[in-house]
Amino acid sequence: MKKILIGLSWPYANGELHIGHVGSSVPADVLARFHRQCGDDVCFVSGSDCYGTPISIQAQSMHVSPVEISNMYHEKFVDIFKKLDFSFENFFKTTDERHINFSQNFHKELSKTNYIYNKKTMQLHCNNCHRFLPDRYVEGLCPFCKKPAKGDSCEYCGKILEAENLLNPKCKICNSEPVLKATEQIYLDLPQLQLQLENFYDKRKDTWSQNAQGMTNRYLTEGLRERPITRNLDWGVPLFGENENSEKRIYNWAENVLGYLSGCKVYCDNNGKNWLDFWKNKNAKHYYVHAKDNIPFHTIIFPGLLLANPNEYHLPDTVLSYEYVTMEGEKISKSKGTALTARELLEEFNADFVRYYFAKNINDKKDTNFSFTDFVTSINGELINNFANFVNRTLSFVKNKFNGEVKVYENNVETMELIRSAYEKVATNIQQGKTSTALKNIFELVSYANKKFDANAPWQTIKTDPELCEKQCFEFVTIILNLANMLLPFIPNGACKILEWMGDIKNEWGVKTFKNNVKLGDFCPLYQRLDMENVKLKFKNYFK
RNA sequence: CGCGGGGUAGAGCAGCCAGGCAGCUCGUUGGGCUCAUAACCCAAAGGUCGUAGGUUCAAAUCCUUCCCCCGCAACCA
Repeated sequence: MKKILIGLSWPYANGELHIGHVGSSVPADVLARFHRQCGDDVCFVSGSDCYGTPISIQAQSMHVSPVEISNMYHEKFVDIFKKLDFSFENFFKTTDERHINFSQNFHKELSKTNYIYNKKTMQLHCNNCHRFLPDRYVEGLCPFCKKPAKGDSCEYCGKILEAENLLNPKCKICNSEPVLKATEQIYLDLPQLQLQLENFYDKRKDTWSQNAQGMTNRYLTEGLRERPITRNLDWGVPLFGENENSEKRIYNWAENVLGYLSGCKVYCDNNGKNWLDFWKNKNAKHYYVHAKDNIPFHTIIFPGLLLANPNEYHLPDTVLSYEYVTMEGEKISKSKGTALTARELLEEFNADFVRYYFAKNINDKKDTNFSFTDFVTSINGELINNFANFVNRTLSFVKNKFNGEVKVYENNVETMELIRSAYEKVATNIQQGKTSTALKNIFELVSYANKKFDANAPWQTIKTDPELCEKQCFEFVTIILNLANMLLPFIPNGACKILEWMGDIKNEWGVKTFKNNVKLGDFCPLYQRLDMENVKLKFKNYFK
């Protein structure tokens, strides 16, 4: 039994989850369910990232406290992940007292090392809003092309900018002119960790997705830069010790990733387990799953924090970074009205459909384009016509001709070998985050089954040779048993139903055979087909 | 010349790292079957693999040019 930690990146609690979040998250739950089926001790952990300027500003404009805003979105996240059949050991939040304590302790330990130092910097401050401004909250004119630009970069000439160099800088919140003010921050000495991180990268990169390798390699090649781990914020994890009451907070990125540890610890504490079996165990395996924008945080900064901390915690093993989801060809954007939320999708569709669609399409090479036409044809054509209909045609046949009972026969060698090799391929692909290829492996078996059903024509053999017909049926129900078992990580709802109909509730990964005569329970068509016109009507706002 | 990824049949994609008959799913057309949710099976049509050049007996694949799309650019989290 292996200790498996699966860390899904923490969604930021200032907006609803959209299809992009869902797309890059589904493979994490597939992994978690797969490893549990293998008998491993799994800790699947994520949570709501609750701190930072955007939440603080949103709270101000809505005249509520930041904790209310973040709690509201946290509740929404919990609800959506439940509807998606996600199987977290712990879905936590960074405002939890136990996370705050853990992060403070972690940084207290860090502060005793020589990877940490104080440094004075100048930062733009808005005297009207009484806060230091993140670069993206400063707007002005680009010093190079004189066109409107934000503090981090100019979208016209493409130059990277320093916020303090903008002409006519304005605070994005109140439109008054910010001033440069001296401040002191605590820095993490990433350049000093460069060699250790290169070593870490070389050792582990082969199990990472391609985009994670490429981007990390680039950061390392360019040379790492120091990064501040504190900010002057009113909304964040307070510092520890003598700095506890200062206006500084632990900067968001130096604290939210520690949620993988704090969230795991809380789960273990609540379940009589030792969290260090996950975090100080060379044989443990850690997966991190997220969208591509999270790559440097999981391949440079988080491992950097872990290396700098004297506890020698387990470093990330497999990093799975997925490309973005676009909506009918356009970038997901609230202002463009292309931010289809997970809630909207799950109000209309079975969670299995959503999980299937994204597991089938998300990848590490290029953006996945979500379109309703594609969604409907993919669900109807593949999941229902091929798979669900094979189940239904077989079970209906057995029910009508054999009263729902089939004797045990010797297993067909060729078929069993195909099933065995499918398990092997699917397992490999799931562990590499290639859910799309894994599903392809499974559906090759579905296609084999449908072909064989036609070739055998049991509706003929039932008349000419009932014994042979029953033998054929036994083979088909055996295939279904294994298909359902293999699909359990992907479409837990439907797969679970099928296993129940077949009287099998043990969810072990690997070839399954019937030991006793098969007695089918009551069953029905697994899913209802989707109606394109109906979908068009329901989601007409998303059609151009 | 900032960095990375992508451009393959009407649509969505695999193949490229390791050169060897251009493939898969959906759609279209024709046929078959009647167990099944208008589902399933067989067959056919449909592509100068973004562009231009190079290496090679052989290039979607390796090298170079240019064009187009997307992402990143460390203070979005």
